[in-house]
Amino acid sequence: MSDRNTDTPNDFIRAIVREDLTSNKNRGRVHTRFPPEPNGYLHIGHAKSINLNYGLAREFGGKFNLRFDDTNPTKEEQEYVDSIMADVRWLGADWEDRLLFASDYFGRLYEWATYLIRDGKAYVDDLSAEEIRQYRGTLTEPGQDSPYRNRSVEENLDLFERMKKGEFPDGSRVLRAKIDMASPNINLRDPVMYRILHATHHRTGDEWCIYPMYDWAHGQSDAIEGITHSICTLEFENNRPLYNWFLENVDVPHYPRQIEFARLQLTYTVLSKRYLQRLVKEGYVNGWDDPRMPTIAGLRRRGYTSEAIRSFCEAIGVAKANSTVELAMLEHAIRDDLNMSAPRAMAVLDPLKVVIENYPAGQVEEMVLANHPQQPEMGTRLVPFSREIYIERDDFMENPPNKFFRLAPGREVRLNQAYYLTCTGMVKDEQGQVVELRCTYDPDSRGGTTPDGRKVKGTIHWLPVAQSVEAEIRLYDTLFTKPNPGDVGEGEDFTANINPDSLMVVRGRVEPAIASAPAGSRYQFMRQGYFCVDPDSQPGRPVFNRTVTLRDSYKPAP
RNA sequence: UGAGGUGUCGCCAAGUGGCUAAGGCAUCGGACUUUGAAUCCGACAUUCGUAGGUUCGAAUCCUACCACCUCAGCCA
Repeated sequence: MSDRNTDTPNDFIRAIVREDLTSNKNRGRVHTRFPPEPNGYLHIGHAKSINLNYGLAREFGGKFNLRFDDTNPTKEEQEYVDSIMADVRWLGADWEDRLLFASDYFGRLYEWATYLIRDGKAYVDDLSAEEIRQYRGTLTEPGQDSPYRNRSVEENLDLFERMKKGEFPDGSRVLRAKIDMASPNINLRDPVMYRILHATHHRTGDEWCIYPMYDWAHGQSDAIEGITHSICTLEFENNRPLYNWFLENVDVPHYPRQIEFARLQLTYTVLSKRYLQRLVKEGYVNGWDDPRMPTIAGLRRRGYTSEAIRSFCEAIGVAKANSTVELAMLEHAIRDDLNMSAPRAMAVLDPLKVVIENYPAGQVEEMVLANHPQQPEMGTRLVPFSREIYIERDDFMENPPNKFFRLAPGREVRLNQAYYLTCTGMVKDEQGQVVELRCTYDPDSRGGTTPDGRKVKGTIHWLPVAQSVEAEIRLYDTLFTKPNPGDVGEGEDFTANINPDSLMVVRGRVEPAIASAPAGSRYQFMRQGYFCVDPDSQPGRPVFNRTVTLRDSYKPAP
């Protein structure tokens, strides 16, 4: 494991927390939360936030809440809360007994809203959505007061209660905070606190027909839960004054502090819920857990470990500058983890048959192969060796360039942990394609060394023809062809950059020893990459997902 | 162009006035190698958006400018 994992993360948020601790700001408490809206699956960007929030709680002896920000019943579903819980848990964040929902606070929020009305700080507005927009002004011009802004407290109270009772149709009225229509910060121009929505909520059912807006619900929920550091992304910076206004104008039990950090952006991928939603709904991928998706579910199915995701999150850091992390960083994290933990195996993706002419027909030797070259404690396994074997088509060239270390006519290579092999001839089909190789082996090279100590430059992988097992192997490439999928021409959107070759399905062969491995098992297929058994596997017909290729420093001669 | 933010190596990112501007990823050399993997060694910002200023001394302080991001949902 790399040493960065043992380093204590250091960033501006941890600096703030440390200061608060030394000044005893929250009586030494640290309490964070992860507040997803259950309207989609979690992705790698959420993992950054979860890792930050949970990491903070763990490092400073604090607590971490999982709170669903479920204030918009028209977009939220139980399926999403289930998947989010599973993903947060898989990532290793523990909310203990604090599984919470903003909808649990609807009653309290309602009471606080009536308090604001009584205090002359909120009013019911009859303007339409369109009118409200017009009255709001623009970025450079102040807004105008709504004609309903100065209703009496009694009328406001009555109207608000009737809104709650469901007497008015959707969109007919809203409750607004009375702040300042001329504020240079548009969020403060009498923001909407409640809208009427005759919709069934996934938890509260039809109990409510008014629902609080994010700005109103979020800070108050933080206050109720005793959150000390309410961490969100940069786009909420402009909302912070409003977050604070709501806390200052009702009698809250606690004052949380909102801190914003830059959300994750990754090359060759999109990380907006709306785009991910489209990829799923429009069939560009096969569901939220498609291994090409940057969702937690997709990464998991692809073969990523939560440990790798965690170490990636630590490697990228936390800051306020917008930035785009190279995909190579994520790939490094999973290679780094799997290099240590994944047992090695051999698989041939594109088989080329080899007949070893001096090997006795009918003879089978059980070769003993190490499961990990650097970790003998990972044990060994048996792979049968016989007269007919498969090698990778790529590992043979009829006319190789001089730096090609693999098999070619007259050249000798080592079959991984088996024998030295020399190519003596080729069999071609009518099209001139090589369909079979004729070779000889050196009986004195068993295990991969010879008494004369001669060197071979190349070692290739192999599989016995009879005992190897056919497998479906899914080779993934990036879902987009450009580092920035949003880099499109006029009238195009990100789908124009979808990579038509992001999934290549291949019928290859694997060792008998791994043919029935359970879904989720991870291996390094030697010289090729890390692979993971997919849940689509059937007994005797395994399906493997390529998690990531191995690094490859081989460069064909110019 | 109102307000709020951000600008340190190809990509992340430390650095909060004083040794030669951390570290990771990537890249490029070389060693080792029964994975062209891993591992190991080495190279990789006289310069911190730009221009001025303060100071014995500035990426760090001041001034001006430039670039980029966010905000005009009854989304979050």
